[in-house]
Amino acid sequence: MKINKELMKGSTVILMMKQLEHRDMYGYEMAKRIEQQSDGLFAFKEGTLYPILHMLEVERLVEAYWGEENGRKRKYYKLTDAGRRTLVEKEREWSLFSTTVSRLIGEGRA
Amino acid sequence: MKINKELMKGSTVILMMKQLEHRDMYGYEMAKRIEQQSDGLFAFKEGTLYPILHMLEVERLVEAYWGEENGRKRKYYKLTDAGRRTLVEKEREWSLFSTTVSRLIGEGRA
DNA sequence: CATCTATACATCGTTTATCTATGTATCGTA
DNA sequence: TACGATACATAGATAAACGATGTATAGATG
Repeated sequence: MKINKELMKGSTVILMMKQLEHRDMYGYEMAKRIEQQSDGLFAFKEGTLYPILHMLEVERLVEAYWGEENGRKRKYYKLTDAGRRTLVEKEREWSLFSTTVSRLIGEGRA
Repeated sequence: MKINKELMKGSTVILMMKQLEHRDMYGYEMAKRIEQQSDGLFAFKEGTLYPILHMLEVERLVEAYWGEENGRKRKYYKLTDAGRRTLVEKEREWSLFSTTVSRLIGEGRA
């Protein structure tokens, strides 16, 4: 089943930030991991991925630094303290939102 | 807590169609009921509400008819058979989407 | 009686998240 | 050597929801 792309809006940022919770990653890696973890359900395009990372950097929620592995330049991202606080808030927001929608949908089944 | 409006995108249509599952309603009524059922969390503006209803009508997922109560004209909406099939599909879609996001967010907590 | 709020419909223009398309460049493989 | 995967980036298109605005009636409040 394919998910309506409009549903994805608003959850993309939290999914990406969550990837950075335990270790630094580069953009392409984050996208591939989300794709794997979701069994191919969520697949971000580059046109979505990189602008979000740049925006998070401008907002000081992540910091970027260049690394090199196997002769390949990679731009690693790291959550800032502000980023971690924002992530916690966004998780609470997601939880409230999803349980509320599920409840409203469930209520109809009376 | 206020919900990021971007999260709402994509779930608005299903919430509105769900209201029509058990009885016909007029637009304003649907919006107010959703607001009450969500404890004020979801509040649709008219600029959101009516264009969606018109779109659903064009797509033959709902049918509209005018009624009058207490000297007040009301436009009632009714789910078509196609609308009911679409609703079932959208419910499955929401379920898959929300459980997947929750799983990915939960996984980070390892 | 005048004014305000809630009800009830509607539409136009704006905002913005994501996508599509395009570009650069390197690595491994067939 | 040609292709696909990796890895970055951005410009323009698309489309959902919003803000603002408009019309009109009912009921409450002063």
